[in-house]
Amino acid sequence: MANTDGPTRERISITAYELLKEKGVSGLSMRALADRLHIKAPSLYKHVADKDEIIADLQARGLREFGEAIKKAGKSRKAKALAYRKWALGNPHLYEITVSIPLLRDRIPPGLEDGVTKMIIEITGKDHAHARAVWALMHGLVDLEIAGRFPKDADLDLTWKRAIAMIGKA
Amino acid sequence: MANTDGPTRERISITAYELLKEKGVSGLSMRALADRLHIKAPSLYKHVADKDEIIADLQARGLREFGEAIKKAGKSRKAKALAYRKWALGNPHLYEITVSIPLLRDRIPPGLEDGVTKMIIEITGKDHAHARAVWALMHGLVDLEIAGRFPKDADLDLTWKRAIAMIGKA
DNA sequence: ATTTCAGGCTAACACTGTTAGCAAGGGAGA
DNA sequence: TCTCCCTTGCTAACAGTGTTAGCCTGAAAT
Repeated sequence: MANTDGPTRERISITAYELLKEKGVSGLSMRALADRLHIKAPSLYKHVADKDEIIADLQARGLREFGEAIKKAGKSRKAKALAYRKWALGNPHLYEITVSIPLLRDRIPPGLEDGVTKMIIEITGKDHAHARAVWALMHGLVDLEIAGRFPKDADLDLTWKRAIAMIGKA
Repeated sequence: MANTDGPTRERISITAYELLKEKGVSGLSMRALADRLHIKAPSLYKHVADKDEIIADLQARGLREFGEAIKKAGKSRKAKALAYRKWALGNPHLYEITVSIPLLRDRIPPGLEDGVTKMIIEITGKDHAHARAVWALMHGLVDLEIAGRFPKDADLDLTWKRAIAMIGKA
C-alpha cells in the first residue's frame, strides 16, 4: 500500500457528497472523486462496485436529511411546505440526485423511502392519493424553479402561497 | 460528395425525433444519429453547430406538439389536465427533453415558451402565480410518474382526481 | 475549363465508466 | 522470524461520449 491511511468507505461517501455539493451531478465523476481522495479512479472499485453505489449512497443521504428537515419544521402544513422548498433550494444538487434521477431502490436501506412517503401522508392528513398530489405539487414547484423554467420576474413566494392555499382547501 | 441526397437539416431534425422516441434521451447520441442518416458523426457538424442545437430543436417540437394537444382537448380544466397527463405519458422522452432538461431559451423560436405559458394561464383563469402552481402540480405528477417514484400499486387515476379537485377549489 | 465550395471522410483529443493484470506492503499463521 | 495471502494501490486499456482538424471529391458556377 502506498498510502498508510487509504480512503475508507465512509470517507468516499463524504467526499462524494462534498463533490456533489460543489460541482453538481455532472461534476460527480469517478476520476474527480478519486482525485479528491488522492487515488486513481480504478482504485475506487476496490471499495465500491460501481458508480451507482455512490449515487445510491447520496440518494439515501438525501432522503435522510430531507426527512429530518421536514420533521424539524413547524407542525402546520404551511410550515412543512415552506420547509420542503427551503431544503430543496438549499440543497439543489442533493435534491436533484435524490428525486430527479431514478431512485436505486434495491441499493438504499429498506424503509427509507417509505418513511418519507408516510411522513408526507401524515402531514396532509388525508388519503394516499391526496398526499401524492400534494407531494407532486411541491416537487413540481421545486423542480421547475431549480430548472429555471419560471421567468426571472415570476413571484415565486406568491406562487407558493397559492399552492399552499390549494393544499389547505381540497 | 459520396451520397447524392445528403441529409437536409429537416431530415436531421426528423431522424433525431425518431431516435429520441425509440431510444430515449440517453440513446440520442451524435454517432447513433449519424448512423441513421448513413453518414459519420463528424459530418453532422456540417449541418449543425453542436448537439445542443438538436436538443433545442426537439424542445421546440415538444413545446409545439404539447401546445396543440392541450388546445385540442376539451375546454374544462379537468379535460385539459387529463390531456396534459395523456400527452406527457404518451411522449415521455419528448416530455423529458422538453421539460426535465434545462430549456435552451436562446435557441428555440422566440415566443414558443411564452405561448404555452399563456395558454396555461388562460386555462386556469386566474393570476400568474396560480397558473404556475397548477402547472407545477401537473408537472410534478407527470415527472414523478415517469420517474417511477410512485409505488406500483398507487392509484394514480385517483391521485389525478384529487389534484384536479385541488385546482378547482383554490 | 477552371475554380469554388458543400459535404462527405478519417484521425484524433479529452472526457466518461469500467476491467484486467501487476506490485507492494501489512497482518496472520507456522 | 519467515512465509504466504490479501488488501489496496497502480498503469494500460476498451468502449463509449461530444467535438475539432484536415483532407478529398464531385457538383455547380463563372
